[in-house]
Amino acid sequence: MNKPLSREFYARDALTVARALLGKTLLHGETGGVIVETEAYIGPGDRACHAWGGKRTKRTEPLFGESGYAYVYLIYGMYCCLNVVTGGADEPQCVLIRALQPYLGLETMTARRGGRPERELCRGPGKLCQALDITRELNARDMTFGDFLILDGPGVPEDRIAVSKRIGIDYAGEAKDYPWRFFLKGEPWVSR
DNA sequence: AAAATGATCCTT
DNA sequence: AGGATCATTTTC
Repeated sequence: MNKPLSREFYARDALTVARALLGKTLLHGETGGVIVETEAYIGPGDRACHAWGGKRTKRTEPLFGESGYAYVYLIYGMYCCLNVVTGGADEPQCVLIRALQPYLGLETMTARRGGRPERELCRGPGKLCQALDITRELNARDMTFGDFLILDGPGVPEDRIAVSKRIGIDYAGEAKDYPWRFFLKGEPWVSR
């Protein structure tokens, strides 16, 4: 039960994995938390996905590899976002980790986040990367073993999962309204 | 070579 | 509501 999630877990479509990741524990070194919010980016047909239209560049390269690897990129010149690659090789899709319930290494994470209150430590994709010290050095890293991974755990009952549009993708035309964001109902740790 | 663009966060 | 800040991508 307390093992890293396997390659097989990730080798499914992004929508399935996005739901299944809720309630699992993301770890990096001595810090970590329980995943409470995710978004699916399902591949070439998804206008909000970095691999929209099959766009394959140096940055998006990890998306085209095997599942279970990290895709970490810099956004707005200041913050990192963490995704896990899903699906099969040459199926460029992924799940964005958007929020955690802080759990392990609270003092360390608080320090990295400038002394902000616990509720604000991991409440957003850029914040959680800051709290867990997830940088581009971890891009393309295999997350099925080592000190940067997601632990298995009991699933979350269907009725605790809420669904909404994805956030911050107004440029994506019709895709901006697709209900591909998943989060745990009533959790204070979920982003705005 | 230069310009545009962000899957964000923080402060007014 | 606006500014920070810069790697990556696109355009000239």
